[in-house]
Amino acid sequence: MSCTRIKDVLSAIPDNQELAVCGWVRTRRGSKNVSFVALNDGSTVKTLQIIADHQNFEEETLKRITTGSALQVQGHLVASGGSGQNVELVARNIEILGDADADDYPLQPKRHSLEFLREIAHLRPRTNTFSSIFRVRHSLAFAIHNYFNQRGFFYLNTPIITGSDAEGAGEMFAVTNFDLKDVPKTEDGEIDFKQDFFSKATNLTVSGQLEAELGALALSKVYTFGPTFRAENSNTTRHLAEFWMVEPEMAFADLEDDMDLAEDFLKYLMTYVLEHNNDDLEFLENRLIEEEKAKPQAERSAMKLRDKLKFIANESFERISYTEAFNILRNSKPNRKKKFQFIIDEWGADLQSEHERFLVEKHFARPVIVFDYPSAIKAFYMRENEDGKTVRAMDILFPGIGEIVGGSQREERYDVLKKRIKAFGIDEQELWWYLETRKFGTVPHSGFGLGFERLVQFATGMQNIRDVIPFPRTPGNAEF
RNA sequence: UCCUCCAUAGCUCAGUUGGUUAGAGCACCUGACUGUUAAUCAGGGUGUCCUUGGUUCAAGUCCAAGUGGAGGAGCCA
Repeated sequence: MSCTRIKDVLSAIPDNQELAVCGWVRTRRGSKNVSFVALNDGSTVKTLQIIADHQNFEEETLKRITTGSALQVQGHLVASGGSGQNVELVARNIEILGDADADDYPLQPKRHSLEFLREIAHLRPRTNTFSSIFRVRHSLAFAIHNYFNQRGFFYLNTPIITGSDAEGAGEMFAVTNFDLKDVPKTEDGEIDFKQDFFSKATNLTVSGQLEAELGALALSKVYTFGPTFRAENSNTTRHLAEFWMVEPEMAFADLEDDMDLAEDFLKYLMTYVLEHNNDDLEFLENRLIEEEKAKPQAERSAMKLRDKLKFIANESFERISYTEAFNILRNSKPNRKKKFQFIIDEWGADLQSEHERFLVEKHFARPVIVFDYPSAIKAFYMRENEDGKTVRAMDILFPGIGEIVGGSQREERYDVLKKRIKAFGIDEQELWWYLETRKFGTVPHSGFGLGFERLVQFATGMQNIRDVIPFPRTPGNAEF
């Protein structure tokens, strides 16, 4: 079955040439003499118009061309006789590959709510909105590999099943092949993990970072790009139980290098989708404009989607220390007027969503990198500063999304790291391998984690993270 | 996990201070018409008003619990 991609057909010069296309019917218009079929194969958001002269086709065939049905159409490509498209395919032969009963097929040529489409996640890729999102998602994934490959980073696959409980990034999903109705117990009644598949308790990974560090301390520059799991009972527009994370790690690099990399990386990704997915972004942009028409003026976005992406690509990010951010927030109007739910008062408190939003959306009106956080609110592996109270951590805050990147310079000094592990109450036996990299040829190194779905959210303008991954996993939901 | 809001036709939604037979657009069916653009025009209503219990002469409407969904918070990417 050889079909020309509709994306290629639409950009071809019409010369009455014979060709075949395959796809799914979006709509059929017309009646007695001629039918107009809008066919889409997912290669582009646009549809190809098929002309079916009723003289040439059985009524039975025409009746089966319904919204959602799958066709192979052979015909010749001509300049369109109507306005609205440049080319159209005059059908010579139409084969119905798969019927879609009009009474049962849930997708209509009309606007559906995103909530409804979430309930039919097996069919939603057939909508313009979701096919656009998934094409943009693909482009971003491809661009990530491209970016790192061009800069000498090696793609490292870190384990999805992990035996260490020390990553400290949240609740984990247990991995076991025990018969859950009859779990082996030790003499004192505890679960006997010695009898489990890996002879120890294992979980799904919450981060590939610690292993990525091992890779960087041999290959100099590596990155991971894989699924990550959190068993948190989070019900928000920006959390998933299963999500994808990108984690570059560089040896011989300090926090400055880390921030430079992250900023350059994000700019590259925005530029890449602007260049490669213009049709999809245009569609999503118009979709957002339509959606926002229902909102009051004050709640509408200041910038159109593509302008927002261009802004990220072209404007430098603001870089401020936690202490500077703290001072700005403490002296800010909403803080003095007690408009914040959490009043900024004492140095050392973690920044809340409302504070991050104030910095990014109101005060600087651009992405903000906050660095040198109080050590008490950050992870054990982050490098301690000379002041003894802050660590070399950095978060990149994006408008509408919040934290899109979290990174740090890693603590490379064996004694300091050991002290911090102890202070965090972690069993150092569990991290013996991690500690050994600091014992043998340790070097300064840095890295960060980028939430892939949050990136896709930003690039597509989608507000709910469940709409930028094909099959979302959230508390109480693992259908499809 | 906490707070708030929502649940009416296949979909999107309206339904007044509780009051007779439950409403619209789209989809669908029938017909007309047409190089149409989510085609148009005429006709056709397809329903466990989320579930259970309660208040009342009377509940889609009020109350309680449950279920499902959404938004915000926390956790974080």
